Amino acid sequence: MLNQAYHLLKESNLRITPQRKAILEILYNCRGHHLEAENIYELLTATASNKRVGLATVYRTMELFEKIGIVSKLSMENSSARYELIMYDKLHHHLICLKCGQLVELDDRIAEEFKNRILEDKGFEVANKSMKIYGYCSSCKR
Amino acid sequence: MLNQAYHLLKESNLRITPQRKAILEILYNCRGHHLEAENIYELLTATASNKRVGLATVYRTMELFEKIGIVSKLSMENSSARYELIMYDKLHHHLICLKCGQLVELDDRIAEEFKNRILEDKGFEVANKSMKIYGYCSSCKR
DNA sequence: TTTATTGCAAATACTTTGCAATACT
DNA sequence: AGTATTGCAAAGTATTTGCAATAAA
Repeated sequence: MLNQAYHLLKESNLRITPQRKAILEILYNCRGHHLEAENIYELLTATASNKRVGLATVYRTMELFEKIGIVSKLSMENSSARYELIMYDKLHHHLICLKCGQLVELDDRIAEEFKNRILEDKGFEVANKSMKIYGYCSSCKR
Repeated sequence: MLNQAYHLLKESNLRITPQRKAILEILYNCRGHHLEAENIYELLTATASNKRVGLATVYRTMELFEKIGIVSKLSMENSSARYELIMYDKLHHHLICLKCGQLVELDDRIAEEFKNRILEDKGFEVANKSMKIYGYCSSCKR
């Protein structure tokens, strides 16, 4: 899993630094969660084994990881963006609860169907993992 | 159309100020477009007939208008939010082109169908006018 | 008159950038 | 050795807020 990431870095002449390793590890350990840059930063400094890593480095690294396709970024309406390691078996879209902020993953089959309908109708090609659908989750809706 | 807005303001004990009138007029004249606060601000100062209106007032007014339901806010990934007057015959969702930034309106019937599928599947209730779907418009996709 | 609203400037929140120092390869 | 990367602090962008002045009701 992480080996693939190292491979992708090398392929692009990007260096494997302790910071990048540490961030990758955090992303992997938190897979399934959606972390803010700040969260990653805190986890980095909490880990005694690591020397100080700057928040700017976290942002730079996330941008880089997004670019080489190992992380997906989820921009939120009213708070910081969240990041997650892309698991290649699962390129999901998200349902976001306006009340509690919970992220629910949208069923891939439903998404696929919808994307095709849009493509037919408007010739618009929906990007992968990009849909963010706001509303109320089953516990928060009245 | 705008009378209804005035009515809603009065109903909530909110005052009808020249600034609010001017902003409403701009929104109405630009209906169909999606304006940034900055755009509205520029249009306000361009109109010779109006005295200076602060950008903060534009933001405050948009927040207010959104709250009383006459404006819908569209938060963008990498730029300022855009606002538009809600036309009650048309509560649409949006397709946003990642390349050129163009906003395309999503067909209501397709949206409705999709919302129902999500509700069935996850019990998640999609909010009105809230879907922002990123991808590539017919001219930008390769 | 009373209190909502305004403009301005300062503050905030999140993210990006310049730069000299550091460390991969 | 050569250059990508880092940390830090400063800058940037979009938006919000405090406050005294103004104006709608």
